[in-house]
Amino acid sequence: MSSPGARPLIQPLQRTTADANPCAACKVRDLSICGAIEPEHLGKLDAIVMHKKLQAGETLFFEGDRSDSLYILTDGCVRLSKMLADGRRQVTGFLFPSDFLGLALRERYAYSAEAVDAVSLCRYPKNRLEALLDQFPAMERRLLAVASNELAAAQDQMLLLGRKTALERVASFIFILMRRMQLKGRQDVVSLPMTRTDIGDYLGLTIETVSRSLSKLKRDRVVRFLTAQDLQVVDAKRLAALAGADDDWQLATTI
Amino acid sequence: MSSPGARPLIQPLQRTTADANPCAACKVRDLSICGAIEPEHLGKLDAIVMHKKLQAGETLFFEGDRSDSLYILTDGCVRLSKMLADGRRQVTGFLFPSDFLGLALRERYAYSAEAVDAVSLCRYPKNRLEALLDQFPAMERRLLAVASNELAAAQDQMLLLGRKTALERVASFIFILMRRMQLKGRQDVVSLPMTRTDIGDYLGLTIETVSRSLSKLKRDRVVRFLTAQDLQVVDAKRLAALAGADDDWQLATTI
DNA sequence: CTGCAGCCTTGATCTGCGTCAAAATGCTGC
DNA sequence: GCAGCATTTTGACGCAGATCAAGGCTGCAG
Repeated sequence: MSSPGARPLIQPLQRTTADANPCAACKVRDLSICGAIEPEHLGKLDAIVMHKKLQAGETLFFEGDRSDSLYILTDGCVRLSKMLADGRRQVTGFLFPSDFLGLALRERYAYSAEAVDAVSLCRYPKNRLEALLDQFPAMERRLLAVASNELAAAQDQMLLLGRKTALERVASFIFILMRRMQLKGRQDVVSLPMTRTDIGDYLGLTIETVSRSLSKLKRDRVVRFLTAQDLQVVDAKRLAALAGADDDWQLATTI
Repeated sequence: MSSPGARPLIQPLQRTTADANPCAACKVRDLSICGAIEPEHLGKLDAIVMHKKLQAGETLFFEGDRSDSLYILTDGCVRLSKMLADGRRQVTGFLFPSDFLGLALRERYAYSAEAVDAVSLCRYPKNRLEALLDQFPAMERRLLAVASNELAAAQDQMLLLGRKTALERVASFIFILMRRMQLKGRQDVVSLPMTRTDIGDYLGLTIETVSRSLSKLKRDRVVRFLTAQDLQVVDAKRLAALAGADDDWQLATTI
């Protein structure tokens, strides 16, 4: 289903004049947990960070690997997934820039992480980051807030998987992506960097059902396809209704 | 589907000689986040705790209620659930003694919490507990660990809801309960205090399908019913295989 | 340009689980 | 004990979505 790909090597941080203090210049800092650290202390983060790049399809880590690192995604899209012994796969989430990854303060990763497209990450050794957490309680509090939000999102996903119809699931998926894009400025254009197989494995459907549902949304003029990977939401209200979204979904949400 | 029930009043802590320092005597303390506080500081927890009891069917809080409290379950079983506008319900979890509840450091609860049977809880006002977290970083670290475990459990549940068959879902459910009971001594007897409707809404199935799957497990001599609510696991190995559990499921897990 | 290889879409058919219905079982109060 | 009610189990049938099977589209190599 998914190609394992070679395990890439860590690329050590390249220190040049352009990025002598890269964290300070980072475009996702305010959105992510690093935002909890005051600018004058960012050097301590820089000191332990390593940068890593993956090509589409490459694996960051496998389910069951010993978890020794935490990551922040700075560019691209990452797919998290779990597998059953016979190959059935569940994608448990898609990550986008500013998302946090590896928040298992556990022994091993509970899921695999793979690059959907070209991906850049900041990598922090777990033990050294934990030492920083002791120094910066605000960062730990932020981490708890992130975990809390992820837990709420996981519960939404359970509702989707347990009780929504195929059309509602696909509508919910587009709706969630739309809201994420809105947070970053884009109004109504949603890009789907992942394949239909990925979407199906995320929504508990087959690719055929995903495709048919997308076609129905297109026929009903809820969305419009620009390319197979990019679509425009034409009728956001109807999309929200299909997704079973709360009434106050228009209110901006923050991390 | 579920009866809302009257919102019970908070019962103020009764200070008697028998429980002058109840937290110290609490039977779930070691299992829960309170275990992170040294005995000599337990008084500070006692100072802000309120005890609460609910009868079967009563509601602790509703999805969307302003979240001003955190709870630790000391006795009984609590059901967490989310609803769609038309009444479809997803049970997102069942809680048992020592479980933590309300770990939304968010504005509002993302789910409703109802008593499955007679329930006792410790209630902590959110702002006062947060003040304690500042004093006891170990407690905050423990909270993060709890959140991390819940996140992993949520991902397991996504795999179940998205990719497992009805029989596998029911087997997984019994298997998970069995492991929880094992942590507390019981070997192979599992009690199901919740109704078939609750189980169905947890597993994304109807009560009829739950019942049929249980009957099949019984026919195949995987489990044996003592009463409709209590069953004995006869063939744990086959149960684990059906549940799609990892090979190392026999290893004890701790909080 | 042409040919090939991956995806994606669409159609036809099948099936696991939902729905509808009714009987069995258990629980409570008398 | 027995009546009355709620819950669970079992059976018959239907349907949403899976499976099986063609095409169609897009991008890349030559």
